Amino acid sequence: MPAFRDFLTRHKALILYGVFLALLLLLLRWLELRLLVFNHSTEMYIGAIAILFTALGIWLAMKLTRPKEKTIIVEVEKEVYVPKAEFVFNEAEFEKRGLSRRELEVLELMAAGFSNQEIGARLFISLSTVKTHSSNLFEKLDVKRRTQAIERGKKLGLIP
Amino acid sequence: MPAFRDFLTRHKALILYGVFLALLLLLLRWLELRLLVFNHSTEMYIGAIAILFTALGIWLAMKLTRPKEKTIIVEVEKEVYVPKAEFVFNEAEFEKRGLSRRELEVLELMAAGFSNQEIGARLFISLSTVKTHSSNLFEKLDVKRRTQAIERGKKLGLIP
DNA sequence: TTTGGGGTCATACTTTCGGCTGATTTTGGG
DNA sequence: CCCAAAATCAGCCGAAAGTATGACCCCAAA
Repeated sequence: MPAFRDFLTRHKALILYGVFLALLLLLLRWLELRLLVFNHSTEMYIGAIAILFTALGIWLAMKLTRPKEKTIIVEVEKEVYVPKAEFVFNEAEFEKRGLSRRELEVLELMAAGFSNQEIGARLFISLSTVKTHSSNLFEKLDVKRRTQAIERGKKLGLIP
Repeated sequence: MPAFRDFLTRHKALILYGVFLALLLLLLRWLELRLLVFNHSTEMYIGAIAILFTALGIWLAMKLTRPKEKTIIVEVEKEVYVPKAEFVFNEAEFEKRGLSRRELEVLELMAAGFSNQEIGARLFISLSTVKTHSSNLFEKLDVKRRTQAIERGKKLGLIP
């Protein structure tokens, strides 16, 4: 029973079309028995039927074929300027300045925007130690503050 | 002449339908003169016409109804690598962040390694004012300290 | 064994920075 | 002329950064 109802729902349009056609044929048979139609204009009659069923066909097409939505994806390129990722560590300057590995690490994190406390946490050392390395770093780079150290470090190719 | 051609192209389906109908009517008139059709099965004949024109209607519907088009615009970021030496000021980001000219000036001098006092001297303003601009700058760049501001500023293309 | 380099840590102190509050003046657009 | 935004300035205070001093540890080379 549910299967039959499902069938009805699905093919509603087709069933309606069949019923309509059957009714029309019955009407036609009735008129034929009356002998009214064929005494006048056959072309007009046929033409009316043709147009009527064309309209039916159009209606049927609308029902059967869901108009597919065509999705057009337009990609618009937005240019984003990115500095070249070609950082080449300047080993020569590193040697020349006599920086230690630890000092370079501190400089890198400094440039990344971390506070001394945060640097300590990341390198698993105390704030005291960060300050010591920092102080030594400034001396070797001949600067007075971290912003200068960062600027000098980038210029010398020690940090990206 | 071009307008007529345009008309033909646009209403191609409708014109075809009209021609087809006219031809059918002519055929029917010819058969009527032969008195062949009405001696057999009228219902079969009418039924055939009905189905034929239904098919025509369906075809017409397919032609007349254009499938809806939905346009989606997708912005694709295209990374353009520029040599490091070619700093391109990111005007868009500047506008977006709502920085003021003065704030940008302070950021530039910050990145160059100057202290607030020194920045004040260079811009002919007081230490107080530098601090104010600095504070506003941090807010707009969503950072907590100058090293972060510098880092963010470089990333966003606000400073070289 | 001694020496030098690098790393770690603490403490005390000074300087600079950053947040907050409030006020006034200047500038540019409607 | 009016108004909002930008710029300027001051004062106070705690946080963070920077300086100076000293101590201890480890390791390799002389």
